[in-house]
Amino acid sequence: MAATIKDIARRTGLGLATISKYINGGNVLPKNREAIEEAIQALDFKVNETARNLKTRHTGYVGLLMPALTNGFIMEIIQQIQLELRADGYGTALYCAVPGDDDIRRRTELEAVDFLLQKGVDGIINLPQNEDGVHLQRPLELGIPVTLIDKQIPELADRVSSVIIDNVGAARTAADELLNAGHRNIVGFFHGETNYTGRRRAEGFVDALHERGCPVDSDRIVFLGGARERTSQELIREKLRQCRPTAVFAATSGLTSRVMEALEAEGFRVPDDVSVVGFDGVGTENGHGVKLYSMLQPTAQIGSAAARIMSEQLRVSTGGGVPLPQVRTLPATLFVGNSIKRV
Amino acid sequence: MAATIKDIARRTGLGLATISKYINGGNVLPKNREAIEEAIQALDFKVNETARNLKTRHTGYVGLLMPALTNGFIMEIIQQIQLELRADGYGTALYCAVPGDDDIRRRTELEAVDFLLQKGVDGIINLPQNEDGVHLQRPLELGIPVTLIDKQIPELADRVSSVIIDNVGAARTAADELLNAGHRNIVGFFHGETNYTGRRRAEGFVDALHERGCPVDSDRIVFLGGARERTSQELIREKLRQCRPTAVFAATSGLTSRVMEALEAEGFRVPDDVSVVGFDGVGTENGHGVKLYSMLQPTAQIGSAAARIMSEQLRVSTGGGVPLPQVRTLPATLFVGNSIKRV
DNA sequence: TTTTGTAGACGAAACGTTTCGACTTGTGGA
DNA sequence: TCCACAAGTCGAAACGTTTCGTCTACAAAA
Repeated sequence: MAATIKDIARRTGLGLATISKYINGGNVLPKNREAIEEAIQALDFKVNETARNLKTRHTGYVGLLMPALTNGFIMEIIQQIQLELRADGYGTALYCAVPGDDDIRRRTELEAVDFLLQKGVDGIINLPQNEDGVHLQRPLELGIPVTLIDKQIPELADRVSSVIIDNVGAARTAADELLNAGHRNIVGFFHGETNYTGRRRAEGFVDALHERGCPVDSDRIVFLGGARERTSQELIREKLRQCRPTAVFAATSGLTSRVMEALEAEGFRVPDDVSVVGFDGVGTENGHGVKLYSMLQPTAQIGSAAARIMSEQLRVSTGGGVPLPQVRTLPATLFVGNSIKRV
Repeated sequence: MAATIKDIARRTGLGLATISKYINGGNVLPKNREAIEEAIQALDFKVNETARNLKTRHTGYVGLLMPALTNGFIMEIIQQIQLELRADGYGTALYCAVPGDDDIRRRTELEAVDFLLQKGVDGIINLPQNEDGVHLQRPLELGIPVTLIDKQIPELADRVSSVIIDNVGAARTAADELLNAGHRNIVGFFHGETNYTGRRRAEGFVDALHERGCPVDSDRIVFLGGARERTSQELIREKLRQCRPTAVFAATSGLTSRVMEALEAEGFRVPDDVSVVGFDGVGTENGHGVKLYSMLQPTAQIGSAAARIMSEQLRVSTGGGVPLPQVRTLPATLFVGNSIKRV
């Protein structure tokens, strides 16, 4: 059906090896080059990637292993990654986990890796759920490069690259903003004590309080673990009733939504009763009314960096060079809304 | 390195053909079956998909060709599609176009198809930008099944399946809701006169007005073509000043955001000055204040239907059966907010 | 016992590349 | 004129499957 390298060879009278060499950018005599190009045109030849893959043991796909597509943050990163991978000729094999609690997400991530491995991806870009990196053992054994997004895995620090944001700094900025406005009764909501970003952001939050000599009350550092939405909603409201904060910081897009719901349910008005800083741009675009202060992650840059690191690792694993694991830390920026009131 | 079918053959003393047959679900003698299973376990054999693909001329990937990931609607559909394709053993090769005006989007869609074809996808699920379907000619010639989302392409009606929502009905529902509240001065904003969904939704909108004997003023049916965001924002504001509507319908998620911005900029309060029905859930989740009425598309069902139709078409193109192009129409539902005021 | 039928096993040839080692050609230096 | 060498070319053997046609072995029918 479709023309093969053999057809080109026949038509030009050249050998297979020569055609192959030309296709892969090798040197051929000018007159042969012309003949080959003519034949390729005439026969509408396209190299059969599958056959090539069989020989080269590559597939030209990078697996993109992500949690469920539940927020704009992930979406923008995916958009950028597939864009840049494509520019390097790679396809993007998307694997988004099912939504669910932490435990489910961790388990499905293991299946995910199996699936991608079976499909034969050349590399994996991953926003990990298993923070110990168990799911990455096999790919690494097989020599498949892995790039992490959003989190670092200490156990794997010498073998995988990471693209993260300055979580400590981001939380610190958020807290500072509230402290500067005179708030002292601030509650911070964080995602999971066992969660990398959760911990780091809490760390930054506490740092900021300390620096300002604001007493740190462990009651006001709230970790919403792998709890179900229903339950965590309850916990937030309880905490609000208990502390009656004048300001809150929500360290996650999901938490921002839930905190806003809880505030409304408890009758807090923003910013009159309580000032708010959220995350990832949730609530910054209300046509009317309150626009939340928010810590924005540079999604395009994150995706871009991840794709570039992956490309590099793939080039390395084909050719020479040293595959140093890199850690790329990018700053978050503060979106200035109108959800903070001076006191 | 990794075990191959040959290793299994050697270990069991059986022929290659027998192993292959077993792997593909054929019948083998019980004692052989056991031997093979033992060997597979022992050698940790995994079939090499690439080699298989070379023979079978399939890749096990479905191309998912989408516009830029700019809204939750697309995101949820993608999530569902990749989930269900995976359940059938297919990988999802994601291709999201770059954002841009209509013209750019159309052009990049052509490149997109080339890319996916070169990667050798077995089928393409597409939310089309080229409404005449030019970009799908080649895949169809090559016998690669195509399933459309969100739009139909009349020229290709006998060759591709579509999963759409009842756009006419959705717009009618929205309009009815406003009419029922007593509004007569209603402006509808639609996306592009050359745009399938835009036209259908306008149609439903007009129908509803007609049915209620509400005079239809072409000034109040506004199509925002391929215009840039900046410009369309200007047009919306101008239209608001000119018509001073008591109600507006925004027939798209993007338009909903822009209309809300424009309303705010022009000093309209919702719902006191103007009632609003939007689309795709934009503005339905504000923690505080207005929750927009919105027409919600059943994203999970759309994705699910598209994946299932694709699977079916792929099974057909391998085995027997009739590949009738199907059109699946799903209903949109009304989200009840508080953005409508009776007059 | 012979014949017929059938389920299962088998070897070999593909699928379309890449790559290795050997071969050819032409150039410049001795 | 001859030799050495580099640049290009070539055929053949892989890569790991699937599949076709043939063959074997055994059971049932005659």
